[in-house]
Amino acid sequence: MEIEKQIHAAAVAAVEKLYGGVDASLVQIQKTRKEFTGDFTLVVFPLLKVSHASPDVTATQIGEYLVANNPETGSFNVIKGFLNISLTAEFWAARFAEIVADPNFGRAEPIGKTVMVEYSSPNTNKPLHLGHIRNNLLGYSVAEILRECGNNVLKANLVNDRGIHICKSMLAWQRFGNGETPASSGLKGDHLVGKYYVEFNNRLKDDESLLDQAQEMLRRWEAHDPEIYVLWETMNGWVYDGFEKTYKRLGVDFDRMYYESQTYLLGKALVEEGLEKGVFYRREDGSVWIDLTADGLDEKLLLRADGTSVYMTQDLGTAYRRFEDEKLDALIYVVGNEQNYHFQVLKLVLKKLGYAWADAIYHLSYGMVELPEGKMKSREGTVVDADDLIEGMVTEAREMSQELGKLDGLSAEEASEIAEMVGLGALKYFILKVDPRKTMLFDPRESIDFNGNTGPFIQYTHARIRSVLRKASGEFVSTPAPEVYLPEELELIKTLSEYPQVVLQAGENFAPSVIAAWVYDLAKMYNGYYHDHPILREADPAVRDFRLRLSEQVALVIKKGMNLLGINVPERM
RNA sequence: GGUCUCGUAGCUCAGUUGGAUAGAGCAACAGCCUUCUAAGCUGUCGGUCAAGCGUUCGAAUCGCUUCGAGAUCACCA
Repeated sequence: MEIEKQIHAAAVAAVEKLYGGVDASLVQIQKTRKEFTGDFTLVVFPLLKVSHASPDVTATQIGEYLVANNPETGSFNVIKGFLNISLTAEFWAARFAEIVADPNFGRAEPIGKTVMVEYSSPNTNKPLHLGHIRNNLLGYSVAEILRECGNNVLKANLVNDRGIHICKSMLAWQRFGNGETPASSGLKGDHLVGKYYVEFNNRLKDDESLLDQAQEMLRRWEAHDPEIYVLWETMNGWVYDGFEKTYKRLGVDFDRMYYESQTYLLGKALVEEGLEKGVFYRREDGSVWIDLTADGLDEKLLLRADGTSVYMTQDLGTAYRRFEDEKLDALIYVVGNEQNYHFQVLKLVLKKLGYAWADAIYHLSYGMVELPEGKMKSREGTVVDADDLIEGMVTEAREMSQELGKLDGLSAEEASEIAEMVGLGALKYFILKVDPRKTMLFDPRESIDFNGNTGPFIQYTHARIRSVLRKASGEFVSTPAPEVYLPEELELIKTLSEYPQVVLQAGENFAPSVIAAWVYDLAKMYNGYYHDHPILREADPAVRDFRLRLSEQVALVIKKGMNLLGINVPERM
């Protein structure tokens, strides 16, 4: 049982004994703030009704009861109606021993639920940019966190590989490409195709008939014209090669790949079902709609007059298919907040069709990444390319490592491995430390920091601990009596013990930022401790061993937490 | 215009279901390496939590109003 609940139960028992029955929710336990002494704090104000005494008297009565009856409670103090409870050093020592003994510390027991996280979902007509990076990092991290929370997790990617925008780059390549390929040009496949998408829009200014030609191409694609199909498969193949490289470098992966070319016809059966149930209606021209005005929304098209489907139709179909096929307990869409309306409608339509699992759909609506001048606009050439950004970060990490002389004596492979870890660590942490729901700002003119509240700071803390551990010879098994633990050491143990709760909280809120903030605090706290106290040079062997073990656990938990963010930590840097 | 989101230090961001004197980092300034990695540590400076009213023992957090920023309201996906 987690510690906070333990204290809560003890406090509830104390209140009941002292004052008679009370609503357990009125007993509020929270972490004691740093500026006061204590581990947990009971807020007594809500209890005054039953205690019929002043805040200080009430707090003192409860404190005295706890010290007398609860063996874990060592001491207490009362300040302005706040009862600060300190647990005994023995308690924390025992807790630390549990953490050390548990190889799966932080991982919750399986809860028997299957959750699908859909993320990334790129278009195959241009390369990935900064916005996609936020999506990919969030999706990957949320999936990892949910897995750590005991869920069975499926990562899914729905590739938007068809449609008029795809035909635009295909047409431009066909007309103006002169047979250029990734091999002939040396361009990464997705960048090559993106180049022709831009080309299309440039040529369109002089020749408006290109748009009709693209439409015609889409019609031929839908009719399975062999010539167009070959072109489509070839160019998409180039894009997939390119994406594959970016995904790999970013460290994201997927358990299920869906392609819109294979799913875009889904959902029509649901439209029929809706018509039968009278939830949808057909207009004179034959198109099918749902009226959501009673719910404060608009009328929404679900099927065109010619019988072809729209975005909503296929999303209804894929959601249905996934819940059926995978027996999902939840489906999480990592999609930008510009699509809030779409997902609101999606859930509502499914609900009106009577599917209970509609409530298990969650739209993880993340904010846009903006530049100082506002949104990224491809027309103005302000789009921050994903591959360029990653390469830039790694290069910077390499240069900084060299300047600091951190790579001396390392092989070229080790050096580039470290640069890769640190560069990507800086980028990933920079993005994930921000609450997913919020719009965030990225200034391309200012490079992402490597000092302070950053990924490299945390990676550095890990590397430094590992360095000390490498120098420690043999096993460190002896342990001093808890009485000699320093306050800083007790603080570190207390903080470590919070980790499982932090993971759960991050999972509940779909917020990697919760973990980022907590790991940063842990690293910062450890750095202060490291600065002030010797470890290897400690004379008392029992104390030395304890400090090594404590450091080892801090490094381990840093590593676990960072891995949940998709960030690797180096042994040296 | 309707719906929704956001507004915290010069800048970028935390602030866990309402709790104590609102916190970090960056930037600026001043210190700390003959000792376990200085990508570190310590200190100084920096705030009308957009504004106002309300709810209550207590509000950055909840409600209403105003101002400001953004998203969306496609037979695009």
